[in-house]
Amino acid sequence: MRQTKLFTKTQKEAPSDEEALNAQLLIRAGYIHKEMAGVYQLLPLGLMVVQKIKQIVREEMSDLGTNEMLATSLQPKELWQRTDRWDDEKVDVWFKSALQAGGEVGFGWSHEEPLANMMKNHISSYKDLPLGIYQFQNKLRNEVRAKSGMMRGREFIMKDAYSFAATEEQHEDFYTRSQTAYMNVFKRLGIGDDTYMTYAAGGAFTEFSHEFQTVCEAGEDVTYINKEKGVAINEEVVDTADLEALGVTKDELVATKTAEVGNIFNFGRSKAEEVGLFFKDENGERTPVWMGSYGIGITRLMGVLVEKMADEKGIVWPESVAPYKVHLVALNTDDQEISDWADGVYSSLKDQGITVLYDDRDARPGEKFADSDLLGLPYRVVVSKKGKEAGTFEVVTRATGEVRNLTEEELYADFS
RNA sequence: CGGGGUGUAGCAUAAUGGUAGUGUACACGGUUUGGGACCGUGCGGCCCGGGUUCGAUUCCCGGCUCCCCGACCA
Repeated sequence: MRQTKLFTKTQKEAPSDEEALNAQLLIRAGYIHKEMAGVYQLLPLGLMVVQKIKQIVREEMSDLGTNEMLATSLQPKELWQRTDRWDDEKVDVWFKSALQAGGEVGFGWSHEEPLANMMKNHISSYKDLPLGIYQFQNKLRNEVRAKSGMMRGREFIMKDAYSFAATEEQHEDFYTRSQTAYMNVFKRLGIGDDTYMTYAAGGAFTEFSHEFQTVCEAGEDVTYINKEKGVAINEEVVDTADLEALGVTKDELVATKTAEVGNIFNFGRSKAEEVGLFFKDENGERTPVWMGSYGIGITRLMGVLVEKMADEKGIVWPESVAPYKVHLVALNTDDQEISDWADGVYSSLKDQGITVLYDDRDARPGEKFADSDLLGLPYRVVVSKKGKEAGTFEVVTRATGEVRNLTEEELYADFS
């Protein structure tokens, strides 16, 4: 991608109505646009980051043997009334709207009811189980207070998955494997070491659940962590009985600010019973399905990655989610020879399957470097008159600041 | 939802009861060219509704917006 073809522009100053670092940097660098409190549009670069995160999640979910689908945002009132969760007293984040034709619809803040209901058309025998489905959805939640940029919004992208099983063994097998899949996702995003599966209090329909909490100053939660033993507990359930079961004492745990990047819930069979999702077992017995639900906050992860990895110069993306691997920065472009050379390097890198953002703008070096740091792509390759004379490129690793001067051959070898 | 703040140009800011200045961005010209360089010219603005007043961006009332703290977070 040539930067002259990129419509977004960087800003030197952060907007005064954003205090959160993630929003400040993402807006300054042109990854997102704030539409209203807690609602951000994804600009081209921001969308690419989200697609990268989604792809990692998709691969891990696929390994679990689940199918991707896409549910609707509009949801029928009647379905939620059946499980007694339409009432604003019961669920306080509903967005609702009247239908002109009469009646009301809700905007999806979660999808377990509709998808469990849908599955009545597809699950009728134990032979149909176990199975899992997942999707990437814009969740709409009428939060009383949106805050912290991408961390808590009213509209955000979430991966949600639902498992359906015939037996407790099948159910637990999926639940356990999903824990591994989740940790794989966080490892690939570069936050594996800082992400803990915590024991948390259950939601309205669960006996127990787990949260995935990433150490992050900008997070909203406090998690009690023992790094050595790898134990982490949500604040709300720290009591002596729990601690004993986990083999830790209270003073071995350190209260740490964290952000919840994922969660998994065990519904047992209660959800299916409520919704009316039954199957026939081997004996022809009508039996409720075991269900679980599994979420990962995609756009929140984008915010967490910025919060954790950015430095004073700007964003630092892990290579796994960076919109491009290489930022090719051409200096002295008024010199036709340099400009042609840079064009050639751009083509060659692309030919080798390396994703590259090419700063072909007619701008001064200082501005280009500042923008490059702000954008946070993993490697910066500088093409300049100076380099031309020496026959090398300056290659800077964004995360470490390491500078290397490589010849064209070394450059291609390095990235291949 | 309780509390505290905020609102002036695309962005960041200043002053003011007599219609607003600066930086940046943008346009044009010139000097520059390895860390947001400089000079000149130009375009562009007072959240909304009421009230007080000869006159309101400014003062008063109401609303809305956005931010922060708390509560909430399936």
